[in-house]
Amino acid sequence: MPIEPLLLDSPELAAGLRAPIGAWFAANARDLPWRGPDRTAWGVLVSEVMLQQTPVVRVLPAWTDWMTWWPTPRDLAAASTADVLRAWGRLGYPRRALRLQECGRAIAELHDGVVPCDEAALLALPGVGAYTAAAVVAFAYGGRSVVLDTNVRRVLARTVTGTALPTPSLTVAEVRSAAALVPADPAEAALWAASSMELGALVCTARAPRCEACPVAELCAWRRAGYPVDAHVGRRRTQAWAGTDRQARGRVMALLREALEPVPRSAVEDLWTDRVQLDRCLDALVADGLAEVSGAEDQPRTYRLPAAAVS
DNA sequence: AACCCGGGGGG
DNA sequence: CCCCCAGGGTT
Repeated sequence: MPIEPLLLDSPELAAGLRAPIGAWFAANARDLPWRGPDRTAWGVLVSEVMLQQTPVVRVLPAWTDWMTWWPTPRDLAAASTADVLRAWGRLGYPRRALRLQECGRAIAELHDGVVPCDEAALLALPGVGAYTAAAVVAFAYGGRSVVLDTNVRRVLARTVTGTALPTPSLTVAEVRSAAALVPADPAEAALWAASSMELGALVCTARAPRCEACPVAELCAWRRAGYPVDAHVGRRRTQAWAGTDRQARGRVMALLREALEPVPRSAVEDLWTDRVQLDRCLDALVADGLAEVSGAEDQPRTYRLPAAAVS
């Protein structure tokens, strides 16, 4: 039996991937709290925002606490922003926490406290982009959408395109190709979204893929081609960390989160030697709504987390 | 399209 | 020590 070349966007390829990956998912899916029969759309949305650039293992405890304190969008809308930022903890990118609270307010005011099931309405919410909107449609409501995160992109790059990794940025052609693989039936589409993403997270990993455990290893274009190396190797420059504004901001936020009283400027200055950079970061944090300054011109300034919501 | 935005864990 | 992680917003 000769090996047939894989045809992009072909129904045969779609079915060949979907059935085995769906079956694999049924047996191997992680038991995550935002899945499960008692899940809420709000819980799914919260998990998706937290999972933007933060690994599952770190999200788990934060999500559990968060849902205990603010089980509905209205609960979060009414919360103190300082409490929200403290609950966010060290998940990183704390502006996501602000957007999530704004999102809770928008849902309360515009959608009667109910997370929308319409993708366009979701996309209009603060902090919700193309991925998160599609994910809520699929995972919260079992609807049909094109869920294309870093995991799915990698799975498709390997199985369909035959490259080790997807391109650094999402392309229009890639979205179209992924959309063509999504089954018409909403329930099957939702299963495809969940299973292809889970395969990328557990088996078809970026660093050391476990092809021996992959349900579609025999179909995989990358494997068939002999695992060619990434075309973009060496071109992916990792973001600097030491000495950056992001590190400085992170230190300030960590200090403010742990403080029970407004922090005197002297304590903030102890965090960072470059005074110009520190002031730039403090101004930016205030402008972002992540910090507040108090104290008159002739008095020592203090810094703290925002007590109330921004606007 | 390019850049900015945290933080930590695993190879 | 490098790389990656269920991205989004701004310019």
